[in-house]
Amino acid sequence: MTTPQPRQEGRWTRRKNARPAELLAAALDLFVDRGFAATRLDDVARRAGVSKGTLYLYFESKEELFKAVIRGGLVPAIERGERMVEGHTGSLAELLEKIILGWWQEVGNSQLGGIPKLMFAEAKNFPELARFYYQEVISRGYRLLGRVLDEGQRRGEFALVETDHATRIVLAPLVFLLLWRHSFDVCDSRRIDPETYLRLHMSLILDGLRVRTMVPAAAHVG
Amino acid sequence: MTTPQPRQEGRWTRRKNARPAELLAAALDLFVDRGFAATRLDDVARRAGVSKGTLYLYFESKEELFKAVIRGGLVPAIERGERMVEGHTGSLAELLEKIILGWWQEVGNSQLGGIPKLMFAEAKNFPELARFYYQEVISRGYRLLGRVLDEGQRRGEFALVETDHATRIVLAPLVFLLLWRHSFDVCDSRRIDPETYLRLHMSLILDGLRVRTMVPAAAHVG
Amino acid sequence: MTTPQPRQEGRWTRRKNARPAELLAAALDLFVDRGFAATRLDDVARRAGVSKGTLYLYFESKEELFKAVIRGGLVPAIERGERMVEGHTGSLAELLEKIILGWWQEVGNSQLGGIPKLMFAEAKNFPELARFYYQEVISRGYRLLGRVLDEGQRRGEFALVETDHATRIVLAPLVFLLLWRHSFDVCDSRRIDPETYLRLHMSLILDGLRVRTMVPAAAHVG
Amino acid sequence: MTTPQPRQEGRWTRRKNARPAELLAAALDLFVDRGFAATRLDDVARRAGVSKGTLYLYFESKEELFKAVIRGGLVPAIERGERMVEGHTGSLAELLEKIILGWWQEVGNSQLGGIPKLMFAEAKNFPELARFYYQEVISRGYRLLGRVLDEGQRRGEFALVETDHATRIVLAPLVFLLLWRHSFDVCDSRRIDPETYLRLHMSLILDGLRVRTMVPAAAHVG
DNA sequence: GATGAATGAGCGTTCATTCAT
DNA sequence: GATGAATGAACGCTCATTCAT
Repeated sequence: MTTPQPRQEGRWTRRKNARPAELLAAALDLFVDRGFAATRLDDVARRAGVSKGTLYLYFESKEELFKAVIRGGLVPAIERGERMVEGHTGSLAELLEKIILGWWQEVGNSQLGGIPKLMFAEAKNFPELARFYYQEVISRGYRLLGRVLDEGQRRGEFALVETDHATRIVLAPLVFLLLWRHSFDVCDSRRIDPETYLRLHMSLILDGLRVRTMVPAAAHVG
Repeated sequence: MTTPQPRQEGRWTRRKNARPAELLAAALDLFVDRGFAATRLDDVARRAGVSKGTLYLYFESKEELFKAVIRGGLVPAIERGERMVEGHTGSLAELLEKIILGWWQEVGNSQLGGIPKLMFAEAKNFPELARFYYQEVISRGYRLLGRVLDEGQRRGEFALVETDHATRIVLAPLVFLLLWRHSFDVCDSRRIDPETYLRLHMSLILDGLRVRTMVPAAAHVG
Repeated sequence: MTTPQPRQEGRWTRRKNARPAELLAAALDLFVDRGFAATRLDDVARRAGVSKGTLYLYFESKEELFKAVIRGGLVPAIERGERMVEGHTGSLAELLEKIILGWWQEVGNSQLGGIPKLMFAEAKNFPELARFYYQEVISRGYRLLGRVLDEGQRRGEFALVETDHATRIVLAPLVFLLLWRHSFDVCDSRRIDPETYLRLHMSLILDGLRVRTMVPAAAHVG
Repeated sequence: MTTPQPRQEGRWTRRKNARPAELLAAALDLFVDRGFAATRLDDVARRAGVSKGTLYLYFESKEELFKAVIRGGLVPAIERGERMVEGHTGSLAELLEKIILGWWQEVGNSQLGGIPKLMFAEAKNFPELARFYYQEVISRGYRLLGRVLDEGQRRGEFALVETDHATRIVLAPLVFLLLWRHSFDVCDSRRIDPETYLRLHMSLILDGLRVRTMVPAAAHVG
């Protein structure tokens, strides 16, 4: 205390600034792994290498910590998707594929993939948080996808569909895959292979969307 | 009350016989509203108008209560689906439609529709419950759907697809709809209309599945 | 109710009179096996083949049931011992042996052997019950044994000892054996063989009591 | 308080260091008074002047708290006995006396004396506790005593006896004395005087054990 | 700023006791 | 007399939150 500690002080300062990020990373890990209620702040603190009391220096409560975790999670990924759409040249089917597979690589297959499950699980208990997540992530994702579908219809590449519902149907199997992998996957004897699953989904959905010159073998919609 | 009750059908007896159903109804309400972990047995009891101890006359534990809710709610729905498949005559596309819309009427649009979200949310923290649900509901549901797809392929009505993945893709938008309605639906300015959504899903998926005699207008990504 | 039931009524009456004894037998079994607190009245009732409520027709409370069990258990055995002492002719050492081995046969090795452990365990929590047991069983047992020792000393067969303490020392290994068999016996790799144990006890105690004409090899009490 | 405390030895730190001992003391009091099952952790906490939750900062469970009481109380006494045996020079009869009287001073006559009764009472319902106590206390105590008897026989000071049973007979009156003092002693009009009782026990048992050059006056049951 | 000991409300579960039938 | 459904107080244990240091 009386002697100068040049090295320690340097490290200390760095730690001090890095603290919130470290806490959020630890919290993300545990929230994703166990859910909100089952995550103990003791464990979050231990994983971040601080004491439990320290958490309260940075976050007012467990709920606020949770909110902070969510806020920092998915928005950047959405933004990359938006840039991908804006810069695209080529068929819309190609773009749809790029988006879906890219989303899988960046979000689905990473730590972030646990967040959507978390949000579905807790949305009802944290309405304010749900609203935030809906505005910052969900609605932007749908808007992004909607633009692709709209443009495809405008160009005549896709059949005419009700865009709002179609985007949800396109996304549903992706969301479902995420939820599955963070819930029942361990119980499942016939594990889903994500690559195969996603390719099949794209194949089916593009068949459904694509404009055809000939009617299929059996007419469905009279 | 107006009809005579010849054999000890007093008020007390009627209560006794009605109890389990009352308890299950109260439990379903609260489980769906708050999730498994967050539901207090005290609240379940109070909602059913009994004391907490009474719950334990009928159910061994909270988990058993939950299982009973599943057994009384979703399992019968699955069984009706199985009978529907066995007794069906006609095209498989028709059957698929009947199953999907019937499921929506019976499960999705009722109180029971909250269960799947709950299960996704809690599966990791209650593995015994997840195993139970997987065996009694999920795997049976997929087997049921798989039989329809297999038969469709055998008859040449459907294109050849990998059944295990296809069933999941068929179901994903249904499950997604449920999850949505029990989570972000309240945030959504562009509310999903279930009927429209389901019709679109079926239309797209059947287009994807149906065997075609001519190639579509655009080749599937060179 | 309107028709006469001669056979059933006969059985009923017999049952009715036998009830208290059946309940006490069931309670003894369970109290001895599990102790007072750990015995559930549900189990007592089930073992006796009646409903839980019926217990309360015969006994005011769990404590009263417990007292009734004790009252019926050991007093007759004490009385047999008293008659044995009164009718005895022969050496006092012989009598002491007869009493000890007889007690082992009748009490220690039977169901009743569990009662002393029970009483030691619960005496402090049920002072009134302890007083009852002390007066009806313990003090009579000691008086009985004291008479034997006194007579032995009077006749010059036994060394002069302080009778009150000696009786306790004579009985201690018997009581200890009982307690042991109802507690740690299952943990013990070197099981006590009751016969050997009791013979050794008698041998040692009789050696200690018996009047000697010669001093032992090493003097103990200067 | 009067002496300076150079390094963070504030009141709080002193409390922190003293806590476990305070908790163990409170637990010992209540366990001895009421038994294991009947002791409420709430009461233990209140007696130690802390909240219930605090107990769990120091002890994992009620059983662990109990084990800690044993470890801190009886195990050290056993260890002192073992050192006494190892360091002893002189006759074995002397050693036996020292052990018995020392045990009475340290264990029997203190708060710790209530533990054995408690263990006999609860052994069957808490097998894990019984196993622990048997291994840490009972078997070590018997081994200690067995060594004394064996050595006495080897040296020719004691008669040849079956050691396992003899140790139990030697200890039985000591254990009995403890049980008595914590159960029926309050009912007893002829209170046992521990000193007299123990001296008589030792006298009798040493007479029984000691090798004699002459046969006693009366043959052991003709 | 950081700590971690301490709290206390609350949970799932049990069971002696009651009482309408 | 007999039943067994119902009660409710209590227990062991947990954990988000606080605060003296």
